[in-house]
Amino acid sequence: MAELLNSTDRRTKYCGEFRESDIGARVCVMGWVQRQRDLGSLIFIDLRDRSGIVQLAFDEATEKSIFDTAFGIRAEYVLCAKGVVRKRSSVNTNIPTGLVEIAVDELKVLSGAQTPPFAIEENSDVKPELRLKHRYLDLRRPDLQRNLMARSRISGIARRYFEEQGFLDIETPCLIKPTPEGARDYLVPSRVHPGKFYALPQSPQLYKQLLMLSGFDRYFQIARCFRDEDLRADRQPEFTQIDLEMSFITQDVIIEVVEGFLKRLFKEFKGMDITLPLQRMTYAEAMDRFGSDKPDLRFGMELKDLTGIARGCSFKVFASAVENGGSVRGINVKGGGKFSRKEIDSLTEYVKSYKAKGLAWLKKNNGEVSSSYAKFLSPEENAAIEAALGLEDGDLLLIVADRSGVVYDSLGALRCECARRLGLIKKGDYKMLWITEFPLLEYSEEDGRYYAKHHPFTMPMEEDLPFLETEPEKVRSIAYDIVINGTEAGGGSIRIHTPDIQTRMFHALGMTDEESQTKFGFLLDAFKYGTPPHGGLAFGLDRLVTLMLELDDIRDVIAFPKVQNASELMTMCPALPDEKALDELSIAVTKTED
RNA sequence: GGCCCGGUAGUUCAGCUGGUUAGAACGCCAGCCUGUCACGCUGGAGGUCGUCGGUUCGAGCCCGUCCCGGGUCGCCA
Repeated sequence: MAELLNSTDRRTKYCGEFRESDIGARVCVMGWVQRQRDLGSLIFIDLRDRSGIVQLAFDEATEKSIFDTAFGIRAEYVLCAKGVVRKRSSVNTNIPTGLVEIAVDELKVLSGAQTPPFAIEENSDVKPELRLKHRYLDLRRPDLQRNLMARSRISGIARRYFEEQGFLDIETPCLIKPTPEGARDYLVPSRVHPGKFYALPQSPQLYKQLLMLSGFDRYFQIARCFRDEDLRADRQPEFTQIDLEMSFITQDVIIEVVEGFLKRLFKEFKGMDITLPLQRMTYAEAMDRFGSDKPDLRFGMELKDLTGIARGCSFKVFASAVENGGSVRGINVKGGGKFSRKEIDSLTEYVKSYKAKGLAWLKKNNGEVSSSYAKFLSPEENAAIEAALGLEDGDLLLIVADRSGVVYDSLGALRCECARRLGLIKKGDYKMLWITEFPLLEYSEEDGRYYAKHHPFTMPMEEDLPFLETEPEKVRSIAYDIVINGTEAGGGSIRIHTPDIQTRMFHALGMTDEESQTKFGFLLDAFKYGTPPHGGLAFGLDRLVTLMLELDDIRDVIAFPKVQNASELMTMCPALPDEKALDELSIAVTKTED
């Protein structure tokens, strides 16, 4: 059935490109059969490629053998068809090619096809596991085709912009030294080094810093990165960063360059003009006002501190939270007064997943006030809370009293959840800002030591440097995140470029000189040979594309994504290698899944 | 690792309080049809109810186990 193409079989245009101006032209098209409609002595075939659909027509004027071939054609057959473009006798206004059709006079079936396990069409409502098992079919769907074409355009815009700005595209290795800090590495064994492993990079971090040291003062790379951590709707174990680094600069320069990229991206991709400079907000302010270091500014409901009112008040839950060093904060959900008791209960359940022990609430609807806590407080205390939160009719006040970390986490998440429930998030709305002055370190109760919040090469703010040994938790860093609609789209920092500060940083992380020499000796050595001040940033390309397309699932912008347990359903990887391969790598498997 | 949701025809789903032969729509197959475009009409095929075990006279339904998928918390320098 299938015949090879010959030299005259050259595609004239993509299917979706035919217009009235093509009428009369003799053309050749290639593509997949979307649908065959057999009306008896008249057959129509919708032929599809990544540009769209064009209708092929077969009628009484069609040679019998061709008509018979068309009769047997089924969905997803691959065709080469030649014929003359003509006006349709009845038009289809739903598709761009709907005014014309191709009267076919030559037809080759290049490939037959089994009936696919699910329909190849936009918005097909099919279980994710089935889609992913047959990802090559899923990728034929117009929405995924558009997503991947958009991704290609976006990475192209990035490439052109950074090249114009004098950045050099330099590749860094994928087989690198395992890193002791941070996310879990994927390890790679090697035949020639029994018992030793490479790691796949979590980011090109150290190499790009070394490139600065070598004098490539503007570097960028669209780099694949790997983290062996659990997945989320916005997180894959392998992902792509638009990674950049610059020398002889300050934070302001990096922010300016990156803002230029965002302006270009929104203009070229969305036709939107964004106003520069973007808003900047310190980490401390973001936490205080939004309970999050990636606040979504598309809606209000800012956190208000009620700790002062709650201190020593007659409601034990509030008072004891303050006594124990925690805080009491609340948000005002405008229009939340209409929430039912059941809905409020589900919000209570929601904050419990963030470790909050409960949710105090008060709602006012048509002058009628009901509350879970008001009866325990004096009229003055109630009035103070209502004034602090600006209570008006129709509002719902939600208050959490707990350790401050819990208060921030739960209220920060709650304001987003309420915004979703109230439909406050408008399509096409983009609110972006910089978050600056992140804490340098984070204390882990579990491990009894400090960890770098960003990474161990982040420069502390100069005025905080004296506290690095005495009050490490107070030290802020020259680190910055670009936040778009509540998503961390990218982040970066000015790096440490002197061995003495780097050594002090390693000490703060609880590393001995010996340890830091073993782990990062090459970096400390390198710094001794003349290092320019430098810093950079990395965008999550997958997240950026997801944001630009206003999608929810990062997998919709990745051709071959992995599922929640980090396996890939099409090829069923990871998989156990055969004995011979393991033996050659000197690896003995001590535990398997099955 | 914790919590929550889901798994019934190729697909999306319905399936009552546990009760005879598990249904619908779309898809598929066959026939008819000259302007369809989600073509229409007629007929047909298609099921280990995720797995294993338990309770019961009787299980798609109840209980337990495991597997698979999704969301989320932890985790993600």
